[in-house]
Amino acid sequence: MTTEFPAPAPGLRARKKQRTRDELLRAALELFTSQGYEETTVDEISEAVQVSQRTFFRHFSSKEDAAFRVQDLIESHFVTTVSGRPPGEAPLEAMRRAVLDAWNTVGEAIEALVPLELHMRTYQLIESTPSLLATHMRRSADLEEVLARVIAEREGLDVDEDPRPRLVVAAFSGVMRMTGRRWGAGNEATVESIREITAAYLDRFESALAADWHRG
Amino acid sequence: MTTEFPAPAPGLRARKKQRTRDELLRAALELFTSQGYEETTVDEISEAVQVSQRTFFRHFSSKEDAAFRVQDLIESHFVTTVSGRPPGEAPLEAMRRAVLDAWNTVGEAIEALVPLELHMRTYQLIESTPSLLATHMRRSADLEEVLARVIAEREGLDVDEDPRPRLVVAAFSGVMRMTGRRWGAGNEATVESIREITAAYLDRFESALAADWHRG
DNA sequence: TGTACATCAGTGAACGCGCGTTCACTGATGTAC
DNA sequence: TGTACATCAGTGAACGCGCGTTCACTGATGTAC
Repeated sequence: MTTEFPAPAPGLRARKKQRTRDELLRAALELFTSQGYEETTVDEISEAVQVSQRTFFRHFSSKEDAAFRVQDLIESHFVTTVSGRPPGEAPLEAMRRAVLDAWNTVGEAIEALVPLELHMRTYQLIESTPSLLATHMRRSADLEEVLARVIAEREGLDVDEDPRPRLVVAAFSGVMRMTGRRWGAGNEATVESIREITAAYLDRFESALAADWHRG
Repeated sequence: MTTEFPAPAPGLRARKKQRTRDELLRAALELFTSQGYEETTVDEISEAVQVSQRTFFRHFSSKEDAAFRVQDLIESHFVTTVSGRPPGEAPLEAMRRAVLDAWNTVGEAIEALVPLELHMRTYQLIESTPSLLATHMRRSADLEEVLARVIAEREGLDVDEDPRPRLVVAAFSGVMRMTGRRWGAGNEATVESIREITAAYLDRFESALAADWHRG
């Protein structure tokens, strides 16, 4: 964050630019979710906003970039939340609380970009479109590396010396991806339902790793 | 497996077909690993085997299909190995032993398709090529679903009723993907080294989930 | 063993497609004086 | 307040590219009798 206070008021030109970007993003997500990602061409998106295809690529480096713009926001929100957990918490506990917390607070930030409901439908689309799911998972691998470093720092460890930060993050992320997938397989496209599934899965996580499932 | 004994001896035509397929696969992997996946066109692969592009697509549904052909084999080998673990073992333990076991025995099966060393280089390529890594991870999500069902069956559970099979598989797979990534980041492209990393990470897995890292 | 027919791997050339890039440009907005 | 110049979002048209598909075909291999 190198932002200054007070933030420089954006001029008319900058606001126009932002408006075009917002309109493109929204049109893209509307088209993706209503007719499918592969079925939507960049030309269609541009046309919906009355702008040239060239302009689309000025704002988004690729068609996928548009599909993941909101995810970018959510992921950095989550990382920030984890960083902010009190240092006394164990790594797993800190991540658990951070993810539940993040789902409570991220809605507002999303709304600044697109309607929350549109994003939730987009997330479902990502989970059900092979090429988007693939990219989503690769991105989550990148996120894991960031998280591992955050956890290592909290614990005062070197991420390349001690495997535990990466390990706990890998296991946690595995469970998070699973909740995303299970949520996407259902048809309750709401923040509440994904938060619910997340909480339920995290509650049973430790017991799932126990040696004996048929006792206790 | 619906194969019959004795397996029907393939005729000359079938053997020729198989040979073309083998040559295409090998040429593809050689080209991918030596000059990069994106940098290799299907035309180049076909040309290397003196065959028309049309013939390539008769054997492989896509360029990616060729890149993952050996992975298909390895994954089904692993699933089989998990299925074969004694029912007394706890889920996590069964998967842990299966994966280490699988790395010991899968080499021979791979050699039937391509030289082992070529496959290991291909695996490193997958880990370091964004589009291939993305597909690799999506595939591993599919594998997780299969594994969860295997584990559920071992324990006599319904995978849609009890979240634990999917949870333990998600955590385990998360760790496996992490080992693959760490292995790919190094430069020891051997089965021994990946088996070593896998063993080391699995050994520290439970301690990484512990509440307090700074005691014991 | 020979003949007639069926199968099917491989041919070769052409094509559709949409992503992302390139180019020289226009005109509104911003800034310096 | 006005003039001159700089910036930069957006234009529009054209293109390169390689994947994967389509077509009607050839000729070797397999099979029936």
